[in-house]
Amino acid sequence: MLIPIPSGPSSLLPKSFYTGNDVVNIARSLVGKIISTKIDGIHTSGIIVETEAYRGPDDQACHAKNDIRTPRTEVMYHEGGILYVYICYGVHPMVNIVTGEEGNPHVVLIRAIEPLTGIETMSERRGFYRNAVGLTSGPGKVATALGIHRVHQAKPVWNPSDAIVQLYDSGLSGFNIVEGYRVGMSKYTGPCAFRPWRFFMDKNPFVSRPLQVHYPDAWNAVD
DNA sequence: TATAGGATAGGCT
DNA sequence: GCCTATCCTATAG
Repeated sequence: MLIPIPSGPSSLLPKSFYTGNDVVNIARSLVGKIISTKIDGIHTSGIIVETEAYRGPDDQACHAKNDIRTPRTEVMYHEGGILYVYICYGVHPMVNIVTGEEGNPHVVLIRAIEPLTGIETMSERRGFYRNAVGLTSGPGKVATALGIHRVHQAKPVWNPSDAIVQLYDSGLSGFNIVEGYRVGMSKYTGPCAFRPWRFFMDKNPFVSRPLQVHYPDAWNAVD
């Protein structure tokens, strides 16, 4: 089940990885990278297999749509390379990586990972689960399994001396990336729901759900 | 296998 | 007051 990672040293992604490109390109290139956490001295990690780009202010699916700048969205406006953690439905934390230069509210949502290390710990954090795939096959699951919560808001992910959250190049290659509509859109999102800003590793069982081919026509219009 | 509903809280109109 | 970048369980087929 596990992806074979090429041996040899894996390299920490530098800060420039997050600031020197557009959020959509970064979301695509994060598929196949490694996200790791060291929380309470325990190391967990996984291969990123699914991401989404959120590109405010001109993206109605983004929390910073129309440049809504509030205490919640403030972190998104920071320089890229830090965490944005958001609680969805009052229950589930979601792991996002801020990208771009300061002032651009751009983030990448980590939607699914394939577990690599610390699987026992991830299982404990998640509680009982029906099968191995259910461990990290969704954004809320990913945050819980990795132990990321709102206390980690604005944490840098590129700092060699801060191992709380880090992203690495895996050296993994030979996989295909599928792109499609983002998950969880509604008619209130408007035309932005149809931007192909979701990326996932083809045929990977940890991807949260099948490719969304189209949304109902009703979503094109808001009442 | 597919679908429906509840949990749960904070942000925004 | 309504919506939300979700997850889990129960129930029906």
